[in-house]
Amino acid sequence: MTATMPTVPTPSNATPGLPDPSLKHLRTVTLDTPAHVASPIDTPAHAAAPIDTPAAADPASPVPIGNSPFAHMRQKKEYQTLTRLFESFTKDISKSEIKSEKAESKGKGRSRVKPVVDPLGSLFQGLRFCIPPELGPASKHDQRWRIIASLGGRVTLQPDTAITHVIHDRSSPSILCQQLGIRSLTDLPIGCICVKWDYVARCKMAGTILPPKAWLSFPETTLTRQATYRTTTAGSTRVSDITASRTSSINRKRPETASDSDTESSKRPHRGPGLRTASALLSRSRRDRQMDVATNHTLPSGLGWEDAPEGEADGLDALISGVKNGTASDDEVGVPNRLESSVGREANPDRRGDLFKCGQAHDGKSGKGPNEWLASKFDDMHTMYSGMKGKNEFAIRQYQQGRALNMAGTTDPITSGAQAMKIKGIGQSIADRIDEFVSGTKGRQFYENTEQVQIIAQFRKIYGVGATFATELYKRGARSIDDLRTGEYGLSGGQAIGVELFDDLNTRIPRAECREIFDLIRAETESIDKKVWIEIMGSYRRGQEDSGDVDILITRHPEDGLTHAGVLQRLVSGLSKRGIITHDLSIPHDWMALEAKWMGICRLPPNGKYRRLDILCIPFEQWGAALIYFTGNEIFNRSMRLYARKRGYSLNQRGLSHGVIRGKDGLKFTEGEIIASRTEQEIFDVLGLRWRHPHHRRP
DNA sequence: GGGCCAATACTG
DNA sequence: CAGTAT
DNA sequence: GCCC
Repeated sequence: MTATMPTVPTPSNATPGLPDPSLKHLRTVTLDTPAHVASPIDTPAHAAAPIDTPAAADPASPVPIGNSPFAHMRQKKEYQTLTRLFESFTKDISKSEIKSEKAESKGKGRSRVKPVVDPLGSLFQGLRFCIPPELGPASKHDQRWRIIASLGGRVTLQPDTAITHVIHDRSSPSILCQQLGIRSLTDLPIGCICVKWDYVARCKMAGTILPPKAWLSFPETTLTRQATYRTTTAGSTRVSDITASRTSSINRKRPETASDSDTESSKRPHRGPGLRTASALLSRSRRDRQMDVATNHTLPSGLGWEDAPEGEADGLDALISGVKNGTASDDEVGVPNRLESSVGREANPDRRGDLFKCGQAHDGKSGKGPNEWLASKFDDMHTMYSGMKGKNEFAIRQYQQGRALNMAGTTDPITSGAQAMKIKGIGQSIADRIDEFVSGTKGRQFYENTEQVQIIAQFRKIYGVGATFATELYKRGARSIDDLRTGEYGLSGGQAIGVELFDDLNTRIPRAECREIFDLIRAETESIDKKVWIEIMGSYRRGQEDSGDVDILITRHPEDGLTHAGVLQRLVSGLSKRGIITHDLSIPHDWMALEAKWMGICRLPPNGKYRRLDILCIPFEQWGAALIYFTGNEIFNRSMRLYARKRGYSLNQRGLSHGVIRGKDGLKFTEGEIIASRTEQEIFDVLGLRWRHPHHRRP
């Protein structure tokens, strides 16, 4: 994460950064030093001849130089002292956590390794304090860290997207920024507040989380990040939100990785004085940017994770929600997902959502916005239309925009179509539908959602059945999935499997099960070749609670002249033998190719549900592009490609190309040449976009 | 009115 | 090639 | 269907 920390111990083989399953009991331990960042993985270093990208050349593009919170510390000695101290601190913490976990599991009382560190204190549970390093007695720091830890809080030396508080006593934004290694306080995550140490002390004394107002580091007005203060002082503070929600998410620990923070807030034009020369800093930051992040297996929770930091919207955000023109100038204006409605938040038609039990979890997406009910109605409409043949595909897609009604940032309940039209992507037609929904009158959805439509929509859920064949089936007289089991409808192999396993395949896969499946496959893969990189992709990598399928990506560093060619075949046959893979849906053209795809069905032995499984092999140089591609989500990918195209690039599964020339019909005239593909970071950089944590790659 | 992401793989 | 999939 |  940060440039100046000790080298990240990256395993040199397998997939670096993935927790060793055998260390299960350790996985919950949180260590906040960069040395223990959950999973940064080295990327193809051999191919790392730094391409001189436009991003680096163009002064308007961000030049991440890494946030070194130690940049201001001129004395190397002090830096070392502090980091050493912090490491020993985190070690103590983890020890005491393990201890206490054991104690708890044995049913014995609480035990303490060190009296000063009582992780069972819960006052600050879920809070994360950034204490920027300062010159001066290290003992003071140590003391503060332990106090926070004793109250159940987390401590970091450097800012990340998950911090909730920054401790700062000097009332100087510029000094603080320097200490944090950020450009402005705007770079801090939404909802993070800067408070004086005294605030912590007072909270401890009071035994409760106090309103921070009296202990803010800066007067509210001085702040560049207005939102910070607004959200924290007005109405319910985020802090109290955490406090309130604590019970519900009690066993979801904060993820230890904040490895996205460096990249997310690293747009920084200035180069602070530091231990290194500017050029050293730069090259170091380049190295940082060569890092990628493996999947976080710990679910995100807490501040900074629930929502993408909106303050850091870039051109891509604009595209994501609007699919609009992403020119640099209208980027800032172009992110008004938030309604500036003045409508009161009392009586809204959402109430009826309860009657329809729409709020209930069915797809794992918690409807946290105020418009979940409406949004789900548009999900329905989208499903409905996507089964219909002859409808304009793009028109259908627009209904997905209904999701925008409930996106983060849309804070007010929508009570009318006119109100919703302020959101980009919502036009007259959608607005009319909204009015129909909120008024309860029978509208298009009511009349068009006939039995036929519903049945066809049902057929469409069968793997291998699209709108065309679903319609055909209906025409032939089929009315239910069971009808199709009679075998008189001429199903293809894949479709037959889709029908046979219909129920299982249409059941979401809990995250834990994805993980188990992945662990099995990874173990099998490593028994074939320990040096293969294997990663789980898709919605799992985006941090979702459940997934529709399991996507696995495989490659191998060719440093020793070997490749992963042939691994796929051995893998699939091995897993088949073990009964983990049960069906093939499609097999690769060439099993020995570096680029190969297998699709099929697997299950956890002996009697797990049947699950869709995709295993993809890709050439090593394409790792980054493939990560982006297979991580998605779909909207994100579309947006990013559109964005790339508008700047004269072309992005696909294999890489980012420059110099692609298209005819009017959109057909490629020339292939262009791939200029970035090894790491995600590279690709984002060339496009001048901040790298996004997978968890934030959703609309 | 034209464009809306991209490119390829497999099945039958 | 059309359809479906990624 | 929506946005230029």
